[in-house]
Amino acid sequence: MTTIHEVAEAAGVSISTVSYALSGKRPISDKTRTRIEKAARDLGYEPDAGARMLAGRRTHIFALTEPLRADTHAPTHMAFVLATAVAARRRGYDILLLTDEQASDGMNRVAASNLVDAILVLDVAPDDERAAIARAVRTPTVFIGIPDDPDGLTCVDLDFEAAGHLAVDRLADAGHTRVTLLGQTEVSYRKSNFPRRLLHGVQTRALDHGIALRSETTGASSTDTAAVRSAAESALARGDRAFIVHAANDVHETLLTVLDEHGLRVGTDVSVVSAAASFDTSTLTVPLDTIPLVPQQSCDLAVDLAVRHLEGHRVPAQIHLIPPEYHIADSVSPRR
Amino acid sequence: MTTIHEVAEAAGVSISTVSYALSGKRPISDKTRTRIEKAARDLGYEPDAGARMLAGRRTHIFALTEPLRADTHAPTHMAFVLATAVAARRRGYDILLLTDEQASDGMNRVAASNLVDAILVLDVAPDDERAAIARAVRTPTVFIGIPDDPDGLTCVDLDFEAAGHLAVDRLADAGHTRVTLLGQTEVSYRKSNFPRRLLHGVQTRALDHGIALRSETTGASSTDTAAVRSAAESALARGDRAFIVHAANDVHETLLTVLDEHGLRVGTDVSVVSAAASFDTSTLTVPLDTIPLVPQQSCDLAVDLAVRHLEGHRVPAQIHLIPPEYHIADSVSPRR
DNA sequence: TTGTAAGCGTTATCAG
DNA sequence: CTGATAACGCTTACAA
Repeated sequence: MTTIHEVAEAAGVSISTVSYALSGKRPISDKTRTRIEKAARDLGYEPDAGARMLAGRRTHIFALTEPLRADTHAPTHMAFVLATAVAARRRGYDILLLTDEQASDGMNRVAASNLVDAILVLDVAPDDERAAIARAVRTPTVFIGIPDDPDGLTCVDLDFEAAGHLAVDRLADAGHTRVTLLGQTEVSYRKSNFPRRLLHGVQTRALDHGIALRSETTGASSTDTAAVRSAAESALARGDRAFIVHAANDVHETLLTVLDEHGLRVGTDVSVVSAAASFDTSTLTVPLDTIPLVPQQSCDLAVDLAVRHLEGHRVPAQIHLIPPEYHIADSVSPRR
Repeated sequence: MTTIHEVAEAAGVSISTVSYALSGKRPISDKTRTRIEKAARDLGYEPDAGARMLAGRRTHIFALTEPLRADTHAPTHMAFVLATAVAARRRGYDILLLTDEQASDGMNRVAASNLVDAILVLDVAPDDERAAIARAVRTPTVFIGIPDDPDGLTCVDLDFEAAGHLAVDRLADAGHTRVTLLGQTEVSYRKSNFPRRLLHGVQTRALDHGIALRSETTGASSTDTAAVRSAAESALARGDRAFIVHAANDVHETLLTVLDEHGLRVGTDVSVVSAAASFDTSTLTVPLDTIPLVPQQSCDLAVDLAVRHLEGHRVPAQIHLIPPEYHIADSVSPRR
């Protein structure tokens, strides 16, 4: 194992010079620095993690708590984990995983043992118990998602309410007066927060526009095609020709299938907007207007806030909402 | 921050006594031990991670490398990650995530910096570049999955070949002479190893039994229902009444739908065996005979091997295959 | 059964 | 611009 001493000796300098040269925390003459860097590279030197933690009081590790519940949508979840890992790594941090049981105990443990520099919270529930823990520990914590009581917490999330507004506005512009919202699964509206926020945004804006809104939750299981079909069928039966879809890939496909069966062409006879989808809607049978949920945006911001906090900048304990973007794919019928 | 010194003072003993009492690495009289434990609990003491690493030369962290490719089946993957995390935690280890790009560089980095005690490798590809790295670093490494050249590596996996045998044997016993294997996606057979192993097991055993085997890959996308339908339809058309399914949830459902449409009752008119499914097949429309792939088994064993290695026991660098189990649900027609 | 003390490999604070 | 050197908090021989 190569130590800083060996690098120092090889470069003919003291260990402190090596440390400073490599961390850049104080000016080192160009020629000695390059000499040190060469020695370090040649010897394959990598600072010992434990020693660095102890002396530097910085671990370069972030904890990521994720209570993998049975009802979490795996692909979306994976996208968030990946985005977080990439963002963290880019700033020089590794990700330590804290799952379910450990989510709460784990937070306390890693905080008490100084195992991590900051904690990132994923898959936030309305009554999330991790909120209380975040307030108690002194390890900086950033929520990706928003609990019911975000008081004193630093939170990051897409502005789902604004996303709802955008979707309704667009449909209203196109002259629609009747809209169906094809939402998330039943359980999501209880166990999560964001579906409600989108729903609320849609509702208030529908009211503003005098739009008749009907919102349907998709069945218990995500593979429950029948529930989606019947929701779509009855929407069409009552004359709705505008849909906002806030659901997984397959729900979109099922809706498009039903519309096709009825001989309705998307963008002409009927309008469809996909709201807060975390998958690529351009691969759907019919490309849809989309207000995407980009995990990378939330995760980048969350990591950035954590890093800024660690660098001593003031990070307000408040909700940081990411403004939604509307991507056009001509799936909304022009004003009639 | 509570240190070991404060605990020692509170308990009226020396710090080494505290250390030994808490680690159990040498006998401490009952009354002083309980006194120490109480003090530690009262003060909320948790050993400093960095100090522990440095002094003990053990980090209590395992790295988990997972090259989250676009074609990885998210739910299955999540099950493996969760199972690994739980198994590791139970042995006192945390999981550090190493994703894609970092998979290779990350392995070298965490090994060189002594950030982890061992490395667990997930989602193993046939020509996995992590095999070479595992051989090079001195950090013990366990593969969950098997690369083409497992020489010198410690690997753990379900015995997919034996699973193939079991499935065919059962169908042969029931008197079937024509079998269709509904396999994984096209790409899986190139990017992964296990589908081929199951296929091979099925093929050799079919040959032994004189069974006419037809194997079909399911379409490129996992949502490609059409491909599954047509595969099932043509199997029925050529008279096959026995199916082995090695695929995701929805492929099973599609097959069952097609069989139902043809008025064929599973377990009577037609036989279906699910092989190496990592989801709960009991929630399918029709429960199926299943040879399950239990992530927990592989992950428990992998963690166990890593821990044993760290404890100084000899761990053979070889393939550790987990024998498959056959779960009956009466979806195979009795001998005719 | 318990205490003493020597590291572990960095970082950061002094000097120079 | 560079060098000594004192922490950092714990583990673990070595003593008692």
